[in-house]
Amino acid sequence: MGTIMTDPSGQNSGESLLFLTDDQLRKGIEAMFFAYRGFTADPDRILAEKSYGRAHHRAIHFIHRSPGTTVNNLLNILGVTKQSLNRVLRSLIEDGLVESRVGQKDKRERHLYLTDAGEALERELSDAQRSRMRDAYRQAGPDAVQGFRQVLEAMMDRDMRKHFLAMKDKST
Amino acid sequence: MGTIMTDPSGQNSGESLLFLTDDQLRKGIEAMFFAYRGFTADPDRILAEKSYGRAHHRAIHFIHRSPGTTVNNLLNILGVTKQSLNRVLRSLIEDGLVESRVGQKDKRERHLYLTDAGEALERELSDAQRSRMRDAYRQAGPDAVQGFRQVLEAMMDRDMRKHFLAMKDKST
DNA sequence: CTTGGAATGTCAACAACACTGACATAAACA
DNA sequence: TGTTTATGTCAGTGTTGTTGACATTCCAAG
Repeated sequence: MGTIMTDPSGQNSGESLLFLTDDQLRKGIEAMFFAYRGFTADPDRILAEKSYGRAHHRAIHFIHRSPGTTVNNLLNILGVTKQSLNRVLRSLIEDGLVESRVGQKDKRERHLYLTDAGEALERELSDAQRSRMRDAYRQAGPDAVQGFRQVLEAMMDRDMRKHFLAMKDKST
Repeated sequence: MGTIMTDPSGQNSGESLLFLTDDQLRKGIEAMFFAYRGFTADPDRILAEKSYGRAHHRAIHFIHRSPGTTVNNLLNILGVTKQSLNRVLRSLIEDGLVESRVGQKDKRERHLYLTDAGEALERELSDAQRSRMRDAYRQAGPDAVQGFRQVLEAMMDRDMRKHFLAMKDKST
């Protein structure tokens, strides 16, 4: 199951679909696995020093990206339960990295903001992560980067792609 | 140190380095985050039914890829502690998905193999994961796939890239 | 042959992060 | 007024990771 070979004459139906062989796909799968480890390695080291984890990083990242976002919105983006997110947010608020303000229009909502300390940690984390991404982009070049983004976008679930594309996008 | 600037005429090196702006890098970071969720979503659903987790999937995947691999080799690839891996392996062995054979040359080593049941689960998991990967590859096209792989490879840690490239590579 | 170290396995304790289920509160809405 | 929505919290559970300690087996060097 899963071979794309449809041309019994060999020669792979004239046009090259070699990039869709099971072997190529397996390489792609392992590339995702190993690359994701690299992708998280630098922030993980910083977070470990401060006894935070990836969940804190994700919350900080998306609050930074969308200041004033609500808890519910964050839940949708992160795809975890409110109990799980709440544990993380509570510690970030207690530590003075995140501020939670009651909504003006709808007083049930809590709007989340990074404090100065929160912004500082965000910068430290994203500097590390961007640095690795920048090096990878430089090595691969602009055309490769475009392909990288295309494949990743096609790999997302529909809802996640929606969140991804909904980002404020100052360039591109 | 790593600049791709080749055009001394200035002008942002003539060629556009726009793909290295912080905004572009942030997009790449979020693309990795959202795409990885999609990447693991299908196997996760299958694993949840069988009350296994991603750690089991990873072990099964790499034992399938390299039948007869030793525990120590697996530890290096997976980057976890032996205690953590051992817990996973023990359950897989108990459930009859993995077989552990004492080494012939060196009897301290355990060589790991998937049983028929193990191979069956591996196929179920990797079919699901390959299917998503294949769709993404098809949508993006061969050139994009090449860029995708280039960027991912550049993103890995040195050791991980070593493991990645050490794979038996039947095509490309 | 003895000993040191490597490879492996196991026990215990712990922490991060996810889950479910249940319940509480306040505010918006119909 | 009654229902739904947004949020928070408590309790319990499971997976996956960690450290530290200790035992076993066995290769290899002295």
